[in-house]
Amino acid sequence: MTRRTFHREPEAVRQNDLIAATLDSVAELGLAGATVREVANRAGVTPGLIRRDFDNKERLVAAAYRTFIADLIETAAAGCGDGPAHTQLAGLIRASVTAPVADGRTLSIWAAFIGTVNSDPVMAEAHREGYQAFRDLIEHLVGECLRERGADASQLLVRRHAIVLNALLDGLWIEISMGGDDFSHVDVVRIALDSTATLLGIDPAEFRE
Amino acid sequence: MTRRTFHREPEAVRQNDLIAATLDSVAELGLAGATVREVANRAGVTPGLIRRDFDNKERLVAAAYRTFIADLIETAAAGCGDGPAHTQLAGLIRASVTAPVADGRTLSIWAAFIGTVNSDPVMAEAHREGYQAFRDLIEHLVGECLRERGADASQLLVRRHAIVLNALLDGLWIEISMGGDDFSHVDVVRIALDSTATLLGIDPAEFRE
DNA sequence: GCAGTAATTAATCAAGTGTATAATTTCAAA
DNA sequence: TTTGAAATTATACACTTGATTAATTACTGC
Repeated sequence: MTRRTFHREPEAVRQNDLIAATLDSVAELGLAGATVREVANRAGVTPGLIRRDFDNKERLVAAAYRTFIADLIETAAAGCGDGPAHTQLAGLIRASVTAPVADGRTLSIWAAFIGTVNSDPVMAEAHREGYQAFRDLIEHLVGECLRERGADASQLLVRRHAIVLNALLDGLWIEISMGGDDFSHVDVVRIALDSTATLLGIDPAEFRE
Repeated sequence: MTRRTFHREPEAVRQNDLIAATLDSVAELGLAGATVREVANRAGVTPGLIRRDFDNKERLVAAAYRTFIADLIETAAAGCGDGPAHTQLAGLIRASVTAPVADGRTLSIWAAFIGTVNSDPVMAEAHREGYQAFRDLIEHLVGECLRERGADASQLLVRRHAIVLNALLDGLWIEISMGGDDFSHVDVVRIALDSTATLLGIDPAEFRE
Protein backbone atom coordinates (compact mmCIF):
# COMPACT_ATOMS: atom_id res chain seq x y z
CA MET A 1 0.00 0.00 0.00
CA THR A 2 1.91 2.96 -1.28
CA ARG A 3 1.14 6.36 0.15
CA ARG A 4 -0.53 8.96 -2.00
CA THR A 5 1.79 11.35 -3.79
CA PHE A 6 2.05 14.51 -1.81
CA HIS A 7 1.04 17.56 -3.81
CA ARG A 8 0.71 21.14 -2.64
CA GLU A 9 -1.34 23.78 -4.47
CA PRO A 10 -1.91 27.48 -3.78
CA GLU A 11 -4.87 27.89 -1.47
CA ALA A 12 -7.11 29.66 -3.98
CA VAL A 13 -6.47 27.10 -6.69
CA ARG A 14 -7.39 24.20 -4.49
CA GLN A 15 -10.48 25.89 -3.18
CA ASN A 16 -11.57 26.37 -6.77
CA ASP A 17 -10.79 22.75 -7.49
CA LEU A 18 -12.86 21.64 -4.55
CA ILE A 19 -15.78 23.80 -5.59
CA ALA A 20 -15.56 22.55 -9.15
CA ALA A 21 -15.43 18.98 -7.91
CA THR A 22 -18.46 19.62 -5.74
CA LEU A 23 -20.45 20.98 -8.66
CA ASP A 24 -19.42 18.03 -10.83
CA SER A 25 -20.52 15.61 -8.13
CA VAL A 26 -23.84 17.36 -7.67
CA ALA A 27 -24.47 17.44 -11.41
CA GLU A 28 -23.79 13.76 -11.91
CA LEU A 29 -24.84 12.15 -8.64
CA GLY A 30 -27.19 14.63 -7.07
CA LEU A 31 -26.62 16.40 -3.81
CA ALA A 32 -26.69 13.14 -1.90
CA GLY A 33 -23.82 11.87 -4.02
CA ALA A 34 -21.64 14.84 -3.25
CA THR A 35 -19.97 13.26 -0.21
CA VAL A 36 -16.70 14.51 1.14
CA ARG A 37 -14.95 11.44 -0.18
CA GLU A 38 -16.43 11.77 -3.64
CA VAL A 39 -15.55 15.44 -3.86
CA ALA A 40 -12.07 14.87 -2.50
CA ASN A 41 -11.42 12.10 -5.01
CA ARG A 42 -12.51 14.25 -7.92
CA ALA A 43 -10.31 17.08 -6.71
CA GLY A 44 -7.39 14.69 -6.38
CA VAL A 45 -7.11 15.27 -2.68
CA THR A 46 -7.91 13.52 0.58
CA PRO A 47 -11.06 14.30 2.56
CA GLY A 48 -9.14 15.93 5.37
CA LEU A 49 -8.37 18.93 3.23
CA ILE A 50 -12.01 19.79 2.81
CA ARG A 51 -12.19 20.56 6.43
CA ARG A 52 -9.04 22.61 6.28
CA ASP A 53 -10.11 24.92 3.47
CA PHE A 54 -13.79 25.02 4.37
CA ASP A 55 -14.65 24.31 7.94
CA ASN A 56 -17.68 22.15 7.28
CA LYS A 57 -18.98 20.25 4.38
CA GLU A 58 -21.95 22.58 4.75
CA ARG A 59 -19.74 25.56 4.03
CA LEU A 60 -18.20 23.92 1.02
CA VAL A 61 -21.64 23.27 -0.42
CA ALA A 62 -22.77 26.80 0.30
CA ALA A 63 -19.63 28.19 -1.31
CA ALA A 64 -20.21 26.00 -4.32
CA TYR A 65 -23.73 27.27 -4.66
CA ARG A 66 -22.63 30.88 -4.41
CA THR A 67 -20.03 30.58 -7.12
CA PHE A 68 -22.39 28.55 -9.27
CA ILE A 69 -25.18 31.08 -9.16
CA ALA A 70 -22.78 33.98 -9.56
CA ASP A 71 -21.18 32.41 -12.62
CA LEU A 72 -24.57 31.63 -14.09
CA ILE A 73 -25.80 35.18 -13.80
CA GLU A 74 -22.51 36.57 -14.98
CA THR A 75 -22.64 34.37 -18.06
CA ALA A 76 -26.17 35.46 -18.83
CA ALA A 77 -25.33 39.10 -18.22
CA ALA A 78 -22.32 38.84 -20.49
CA GLY A 79 -24.76 38.32 -23.33
CA CYS A 80 -25.98 41.87 -22.94
CA GLY A 81 -23.16 43.61 -24.66
CA ASP A 82 -23.19 47.41 -24.43
CA GLY A 83 -25.48 48.70 -27.13
CA PRO A 84 -28.88 50.36 -26.64
CA ALA A 85 -31.11 48.93 -23.94
CA HIS A 86 -33.34 46.88 -26.23
CA THR A 87 -30.29 45.23 -27.74
CA GLN A 88 -28.92 44.47 -24.31
CA LEU A 89 -32.21 42.98 -23.23
CA ALA A 90 -32.38 40.87 -26.36
CA GLY A 91 -28.85 39.67 -25.68
CA LEU A 92 -29.73 38.75 -22.13
CA ILE A 93 -32.74 36.79 -23.31
CA ARG A 94 -30.79 34.97 -25.98
CA ALA A 95 -28.12 34.03 -23.47
CA SER A 96 -30.72 32.85 -20.99
CA VAL A 97 -32.34 30.33 -23.32
CA THR A 98 -29.23 28.93 -24.96
CA ALA A 99 -26.21 27.01 -23.74
CA PRO A 100 -24.33 27.17 -21.49
CA VAL A 101 -26.96 28.86 -19.34
CA ALA A 102 -29.82 26.74 -20.60
CA ASP A 103 -28.33 23.31 -20.29
CA GLY A 104 -29.09 20.02 -18.59
CA ARG A 105 -26.10 20.06 -16.34
CA THR A 106 -26.77 23.59 -15.21
CA LEU A 107 -30.37 22.76 -14.43
CA SER A 108 -29.37 19.68 -12.47
CA ILE A 109 -27.10 21.65 -10.23
CA TRP A 110 -29.63 24.43 -9.81
CA ALA A 111 -32.39 22.01 -8.96
CA ALA A 112 -30.33 20.11 -6.44
CA PHE A 113 -29.46 23.30 -4.61
CA ILE A 114 -32.93 24.79 -4.82
CA GLY A 115 -34.24 21.74 -3.01
CA THR A 116 -32.28 22.73 0.07
CA VAL A 117 -33.25 26.37 0.24
CA ASN A 118 -36.36 25.79 2.27
CA SER A 119 -34.79 23.73 5.02
CA ASP A 120 -31.38 25.38 5.15
CA PRO A 121 -31.09 29.06 6.08
CA VAL A 122 -27.51 29.36 4.82
CA MET A 123 -28.55 28.16 1.40
CA ALA A 124 -31.60 30.39 1.49
CA GLU A 125 -29.41 33.44 1.95
CA ALA A 126 -27.01 32.41 -0.79
CA HIS A 127 -29.98 31.96 -3.05
CA ARG A 128 -31.57 35.30 -2.24
CA GLU A 129 -28.37 37.18 -3.02
CA GLY A 130 -28.02 35.61 -6.43
CA TYR A 131 -31.59 36.07 -7.56
CA GLN A 132 -31.79 39.63 -6.41
CA ALA A 133 -29.00 40.48 -8.83
CA PHE A 134 -30.74 38.93 -11.78
CA ARG A 135 -34.09 40.52 -11.08
CA ASP A 136 -32.52 43.93 -10.63
CA LEU A 137 -30.75 43.55 -13.95
CA ILE A 138 -33.95 42.69 -15.75
CA GLU A 139 -35.85 45.48 -14.07
CA HIS A 140 -33.18 47.97 -15.06
CA LEU A 141 -33.12 46.88 -18.69
CA VAL A 142 -36.89 46.86 -18.98
CA GLY A 143 -37.03 50.40 -17.62
CA GLU A 144 -34.37 51.65 -20.01
CA CYS A 145 -36.03 49.84 -22.86
CA LEU A 146 -39.36 51.56 -22.25
CA ARG A 147 -37.80 54.97 -21.74
CA GLU A 148 -35.82 54.47 -24.94
CA ARG A 149 -39.02 54.62 -26.94
CA GLY A 150 -40.79 57.16 -24.81
CA ALA A 151 -43.25 54.68 -23.42
CA ASP A 152 -44.73 54.81 -19.95
CA ALA A 153 -41.96 53.74 -17.59
CA SER A 154 -43.49 54.37 -14.19
CA GLN A 155 -41.92 52.37 -11.43
CA LEU A 156 -44.99 50.23 -10.90
CA LEU A 157 -45.30 49.33 -14.55
CA VAL A 158 -41.62 48.55 -14.90
CA ARG A 159 -41.79 46.31 -11.89
CA ARG A 160 -44.79 44.48 -13.22
CA HIS A 161 -43.06 43.92 -16.55
CA ALA A 162 -39.94 42.74 -14.79
CA ILE A 163 -41.90 40.23 -12.75
CA VAL A 164 -43.54 38.78 -15.81
CA LEU A 165 -40.41 38.75 -17.91
CA ASN A 166 -38.39 37.21 -15.15
CA ALA A 167 -40.99 34.48 -14.78
CA LEU A 168 -41.08 33.85 -18.51
CA LEU A 169 -37.32 33.53 -18.72
CA ASP A 170 -37.16 31.24 -15.70
CA GLY A 171 -39.88 29.05 -17.11
CA LEU A 172 -38.40 28.87 -20.59
CA TRP A 173 -35.01 28.18 -19.13
CA ILE A 174 -36.36 25.26 -17.16
CA GLU A 175 -38.36 23.85 -20.06
CA ILE A 176 -35.42 24.03 -22.43
CA SER A 177 -32.85 22.76 -19.98
CA MET A 178 -35.06 19.91 -18.87
CA GLY A 179 -35.08 18.73 -22.42
CA GLY A 180 -38.19 16.63 -21.97
CA ASP A 181 -39.98 18.38 -24.78
CA ASP A 182 -38.72 18.30 -28.28
CA PHE A 183 -37.43 21.74 -29.13
CA SER A 184 -35.28 20.53 -31.97
CA HIS A 185 -37.50 22.01 -34.68
CA VAL A 186 -38.45 25.12 -32.74
CA ASP A 187 -36.40 28.28 -32.60
CA VAL A 188 -36.48 28.93 -28.89
CA VAL A 189 -34.57 32.18 -29.19
CA ARG A 190 -37.14 33.48 -31.64
CA ILE A 191 -39.96 32.43 -29.36
CA ALA A 192 -38.37 34.07 -26.34
CA LEU A 193 -37.67 37.32 -28.14
CA ASP A 194 -41.08 37.55 -29.76
CA SER A 195 -42.89 36.79 -26.51
CA THR A 196 -40.91 39.42 -24.69
CA ALA A 197 -41.63 42.00 -27.35
CA THR A 198 -45.32 41.17 -27.19
CA LEU A 199 -45.36 41.46 -23.42
CA LEU A 200 -43.57 44.82 -23.44
CA GLY A 201 -45.62 46.16 -26.33
CA ILE A 202 -42.59 46.50 -28.58
CA ASP A 203 -42.48 45.71 -32.27
CA PRO A 204 -40.99 42.20 -32.48
CA ALA A 205 -39.25 43.02 -35.75
CA GLU A 206 -36.88 45.55 -34.28
CA PHE A 207 -36.28 43.42 -31.25
CA ARG A 208 -34.48 40.69 -33.14
CA GLU A 209 -31.51 42.98 -33.72
CA MET B 1 -39.52 -0.61 28.21
CA THR B 2 -43.07 -1.21 27.10
CA ARG B 3 -43.70 -2.47 23.63
CA ARG B 4 -45.34 -0.22 21.12
CA THR B 5 -49.11 -0.55 20.86
CA PHE B 6 -49.96 -2.83 18.01
CA HIS B 7 -52.23 -1.19 15.49
CA ARG B 8 -53.42 -2.52 12.18
CA GLU B 9 -54.74 -0.34 9.37
CA PRO B 10 -56.11 -1.21 5.94
CA GLU B 11 -53.31 -1.43 3.44
CA ALA B 12 -54.39 1.52 1.32
CA VAL B 13 -54.84 3.77 4.34
CA ARG B 14 -51.39 3.08 5.64
CA GLN B 15 -49.78 3.52 2.28
CA ASN B 16 -51.43 6.91 2.08
CA ASP B 17 -50.21 7.69 5.56
CA LEU B 18 -46.69 6.75 4.63
CA ILE B 19 -46.79 8.85 1.50
CA ALA B 20 -48.20 11.81 3.42
CA ALA B 21 -45.53 11.39 6.07
CA THR B 22 -42.88 11.29 3.35
CA LEU B 23 -44.13 14.52 1.82
CA ASP B 24 -44.25 16.20 5.21
CA SER B 25 -40.70 15.13 5.93
CA VAL B 26 -39.47 16.36 2.58
CA ALA B 27 -41.25 19.66 2.99
CA GLU B 28 -39.83 20.36 6.42
CA LEU B 29 -36.44 18.66 6.37
CA GLY B 30 -35.59 18.31 2.73
CA LEU B 31 -35.11 15.07 0.91
CA ALA B 32 -32.12 14.18 3.05
CA GLY B 33 -34.32 14.43 6.13
CA ALA B 34 -36.86 11.99 4.81
CA THR B 35 -35.22 8.93 6.32
CA VAL B 36 -37.12 5.72 6.85
CA ARG B 37 -37.12 6.34 10.58
CA GLU B 38 -38.40 9.89 10.27
CA VAL B 39 -41.14 8.88 7.89
CA ALA B 40 -42.11 5.89 10.00
CA ASN B 41 -42.31 8.03 13.13
CA ARG B 42 -44.55 10.56 11.47
CA ALA B 43 -46.79 7.81 10.18
CA GLY B 44 -46.96 6.29 13.67
CA VAL B 45 -45.36 3.09 12.50
CA THR B 46 -42.06 1.25 12.74
CA PRO B 47 -39.52 1.37 9.92
CA GLY B 48 -40.00 -2.26 9.05
CA LEU B 49 -43.40 -1.56 7.57
CA ILE B 50 -41.98 0.73 4.95
CA ARG B 51 -40.28 -2.17 3.38
CA ARG B 52 -43.40 -4.27 3.58
CA ASP B 53 -45.69 -1.82 1.77
CA PHE B 54 -43.06 -0.43 -0.57
CA ASP B 55 -40.12 -2.65 -1.33
CA ASN B 56 -37.48 0.05 -1.17
CA LYS B 57 -37.24 3.45 0.27
CA GLU B 58 -36.61 4.44 -3.31
CA ARG B 59 -40.05 3.18 -4.30
CA LEU B 60 -41.70 5.00 -1.45
CA VAL B 61 -40.11 8.24 -2.53
CA ALA B 62 -41.06 7.66 -6.13
CA ALA B 63 -44.63 6.88 -5.12
CA ALA B 64 -44.73 10.01 -3.01
CA TYR B 65 -43.55 12.07 -5.94
CA ARG B 66 -46.15 10.57 -8.25
CA THR B 67 -49.06 11.30 -5.94
CA PHE B 68 -47.68 14.73 -5.17
CA ILE B 69 -47.43 15.79 -8.78
CA ALA B 70 -50.76 14.18 -9.64
CA ASP B 71 -52.52 15.99 -6.80
CA LEU B 72 -50.88 19.25 -7.76
CA ILE B 73 -52.03 19.06 -11.36
CA GLU B 74 -55.45 17.85 -10.34
CA THR B 75 -55.85 20.78 -7.98
CA ALA B 76 -54.81 23.22 -10.66
CA ALA B 77 -57.04 21.56 -13.23
CA ALA B 78 -59.98 21.69 -10.83
CA GLY B 79 -59.83 25.46 -11.15
CA CYS B 80 -60.93 25.17 -14.77
CA GLY B 81 -64.60 24.60 -14.17
CA ASP B 82 -66.59 23.72 -17.27
CA GLY B 83 -67.49 26.92 -19.02
CA PRO B 84 -66.16 28.17 -22.36
CA ALA B 85 -62.49 27.57 -23.07
CA HIS B 86 -61.28 31.04 -22.22
CA THR B 87 -63.00 30.82 -18.85
CA GLN B 88 -61.45 27.43 -18.20
CA LEU B 89 -58.03 28.76 -19.12
CA ALA B 90 -58.49 31.75 -16.84
CA GLY B 91 -59.50 29.41 -14.04
CA LEU B 92 -56.45 27.26 -14.59
CA ILE B 93 -54.21 30.29 -14.47
CA ARG B 94 -55.82 31.65 -11.33
CA ALA B 95 -55.46 28.30 -9.61
CA SER B 96 -51.83 28.04 -10.68
CA VAL B 97 -50.73 31.29 -9.09
CA THR B 98 -52.70 31.08 -5.84
CA ALA B 99 -52.70 28.73 -2.89
CA PRO B 100 -52.65 25.83 -2.44
CA VAL B 101 -50.84 25.31 -5.75
CA ALA B 102 -48.63 28.36 -5.39
CA ASP B 103 -47.36 27.89 -1.89
CA GLY B 104 -44.06 27.59 -0.09
CA ARG B 105 -44.58 24.07 1.08
CA THR B 106 -45.58 22.90 -2.37
CA LEU B 107 -42.53 24.50 -3.90
CA SER B 108 -40.24 22.94 -1.31
CA ILE B 109 -41.46 19.47 -2.12
CA TRP B 110 -41.33 20.08 -5.84
CA ALA B 111 -37.81 21.46 -5.64
CA ALA B 112 -36.53 18.61 -3.53
CA PHE B 113 -37.86 16.08 -5.99
CA ILE B 114 -36.76 17.97 -9.08
CA GLY B 115 -33.22 17.82 -7.78
CA THR B 116 -33.21 14.06 -8.14
CA VAL B 117 -34.63 13.81 -11.64
CA ASN B 118 -31.30 14.09 -13.38
CA SER B 119 -29.50 11.38 -11.47
CA ASP B 120 -32.40 9.00 -10.89
CA PRO B 121 -34.16 7.43 -13.90
CA VAL B 122 -37.16 6.32 -11.84
CA MET B 123 -37.79 9.87 -10.68
CA ALA B 124 -37.21 11.13 -14.19
CA GLU B 125 -40.00 8.92 -15.49
CA ALA B 126 -42.40 9.92 -12.71
CA HIS B 127 -41.64 13.52 -13.52
CA ARG B 128 -42.15 13.16 -17.24
CA GLU B 129 -45.58 11.59 -16.76
CA GLY B 130 -46.82 14.39 -14.58
CA TYR B 131 -45.59 17.26 -16.67
CA GLN B 132 -46.86 15.79 -19.88
CA ALA B 133 -50.37 15.93 -18.46
CA PHE B 134 -50.12 19.58 -17.54
CA ARG B 135 -48.65 20.63 -20.85
CA ASP B 136 -51.28 18.72 -22.76
CA LEU B 137 -53.99 20.42 -20.76
CA ILE B 138 -52.62 23.86 -21.50
CA GLU B 139 -52.12 23.08 -25.15
CA HIS B 140 -55.70 21.86 -25.40
CA LEU B 141 -57.16 24.93 -23.72
CA VAL B 142 -55.07 27.32 -25.75
CA GLY B 143 -56.26 25.64 -28.94
CA GLU B 144 -59.91 25.79 -27.92
CA CYS B 145 -59.49 29.37 -26.81
CA LEU B 146 -58.14 30.44 -30.18
CA ARG B 147 -60.77 28.51 -32.13
CA GLU B 148 -63.46 30.02 -29.93
CA ARG B 149 -62.75 33.42 -31.40
CA GLY B 150 -61.94 32.27 -34.90
CA ALA B 151 -58.24 33.04 -34.60
CA ASP B 152 -55.51 31.08 -36.30
CA ALA B 153 -55.22 27.80 -34.40
CA SER B 154 -52.75 25.88 -36.51
CA GLN B 155 -50.98 23.14 -34.64
CA LEU B 156 -47.64 24.89 -34.79
CA LEU B 157 -48.99 28.15 -33.44
CA VAL B 158 -50.93 26.45 -30.66
CA ARG B 159 -47.85 24.58 -29.63
CA ARG B 160 -45.76 27.71 -29.58
CA HIS B 161 -48.34 29.47 -27.45
CA ALA B 162 -48.53 26.51 -25.12
CA ILE B 163 -44.78 26.46 -24.67
CA VAL B 164 -44.70 30.13 -23.78
CA LEU B 165 -47.74 30.02 -21.53
CA ASN B 166 -46.49 26.95 -19.75
CA ALA B 167 -43.18 28.66 -19.13
CA LEU B 168 -44.85 31.80 -17.88
CA LEU B 169 -47.02 29.89 -15.45
CA ASP B 170 -44.11 27.82 -14.19
CA GLY B 171 -42.03 30.91 -13.67
CA LEU B 172 -44.77 32.87 -11.94
CA TRP B 173 -45.57 29.89 -9.80
CA ILE B 174 -41.97 29.65 -8.67
CA GLU B 175 -41.61 33.37 -8.04
CA ILE B 176 -44.78 33.53 -6.01
CA SER B 177 -44.19 30.35 -4.08
CA MET B 178 -40.62 31.25 -3.32
CA GLY B 179 -41.92 34.32 -1.58
CA GLY B 180 -38.61 36.13 -1.81
CA ASP B 181 -40.19 39.08 -3.56
CA ASP B 182 -42.87 41.15 -2.00
CA PHE B 183 -46.10 40.46 -3.84
CA SER B 184 -48.30 41.71 -1.06
CA HIS B 185 -49.31 44.88 -2.89
CA VAL B 186 -49.44 43.29 -6.32
CA ASP B 187 -52.40 41.40 -7.70
CA VAL B 188 -50.62 38.36 -9.08
CA VAL B 189 -53.80 36.91 -10.53
CA ARG B 190 -54.40 40.07 -12.49
CA ILE B 191 -50.82 40.07 -13.73
CA ALA B 192 -51.01 36.45 -14.80
CA LEU B 193 -54.31 36.87 -16.61
CA ASP B 194 -53.32 40.08 -18.38
CA SER B 195 -49.99 38.67 -19.49
CA THR B 196 -51.65 35.58 -20.86
CA ALA B 197 -54.19 37.62 -22.75
CA THR B 198 -51.43 39.76 -24.20
CA LEU B 199 -49.46 36.73 -25.28
CA LEU B 200 -52.45 35.09 -26.93
CA GLY B 201 -53.63 38.33 -28.53
CA ILE B 202 -56.90 38.30 -26.62
CA ASP B 203 -58.60 41.33 -25.13
CA PRO B 204 -57.58 41.31 -21.43
CA ALA B 205 -60.94 42.75 -20.40
CA GLU B 206 -62.98 39.74 -21.39
CA PHE B 207 -60.38 37.38 -20.05
CA ARG B 208 -60.97 38.36 -16.44
CA GLU B 209 -64.37 36.66 -16.45
C1' DG C 1 -62.52 -21.11 22.16
C1' DC C 2 -58.36 -22.30 19.49
C1' DA C 3 -54.85 -23.01 16.31
C1' DG C 4 -52.53 -21.12 12.48
C1' DT C 5 -51.34 -17.45 9.67
C1' DA C 6 -50.39 -12.84 8.69
C1' DA C 7 -49.00 -8.45 10.37
C1' DT C 8 -46.31 -5.54 13.26
C1' DT C 9 -42.68 -4.58 16.29
C1' DA C 10 -38.01 -4.55 18.03
C1' DA C 11 -33.42 -5.52 17.68
C1' DT C 12 -29.53 -6.09 14.78
C1' DC C 13 -26.36 -5.65 10.77
C1' DA C 14 -23.25 -3.97 7.35
C1' DA C 15 -22.19 0.04 4.86
C1' DG C 16 -21.42 4.79 4.45
C1' DT C 17 -21.33 9.46 6.44
C1' DG C 18 -18.93 13.72 8.46
C1' DT C 19 -15.48 14.64 11.62
C1' DA C 20 -11.31 14.30 14.43
C1' DT C 21 -6.63 13.02 15.15
C1' DA C 22 -2.18 10.91 14.54
C1' DA C 23 1.43 10.04 11.17
C1' DT C 24 3.98 11.61 7.38
C1' DT C 25 5.79 14.82 4.09
C1' DT C 26 7.14 19.27 2.29
C1' DC C 27 8.84 23.72 2.74
C1' DA C 28 11.41 27.62 4.66
C1' DA C 29 14.42 29.80 7.82
C1' DA C 30 18.68 29.55 10.32
C1' DT D 1 22.29 20.95 6.49
C1' DT D 2 19.37 20.99 10.11
C1' DT D 3 15.37 22.01 12.45
C1' DG D 4 10.82 23.52 13.26
C1' DA D 5 6.41 24.61 11.52
C1' DA D 6 2.88 24.01 8.18
C1' DA D 7 0.50 21.13 5.02
C1' DT D 8 -1.20 16.76 3.50
C1' DT D 9 -2.28 12.07 4.10
C1' DA D 10 -4.01 8.09 6.38
C1' DT D 11 -6.42 6.04 9.97
C1' DA D 12 -9.91 5.84 13.33
C1' DC D 13 -14.31 7.11 15.53
C1' DA D 14 -18.99 7.86 16.54
C1' DC D 15 -23.11 8.16 14.30
C1' DT D 16 -26.79 7.53 10.92
C1' DT D 17 -28.58 5.21 7.16
C1' DG D 18 -31.38 1.45 4.67
C1' DA D 19 -32.06 -3.16 5.15
C1' DT D 20 -32.72 -7.75 7.47
C1' DT D 21 -34.43 -11.01 10.83
C1' DA D 22 -36.34 -12.91 15.04
C1' DA D 23 -39.84 -12.12 18.46
C1' DT D 24 -44.37 -10.69 19.49
C1' DT D 25 -49.08 -9.48 18.54
C1' DA D 26 -53.55 -9.46 16.19
C1' DC D 27 -56.74 -11.48 13.21
C1' DT D 28 -59.40 -15.45 10.79
C1' DG D 29 -61.49 -19.73 9.83
C1' DC D 30 -63.07 -23.59 12.00
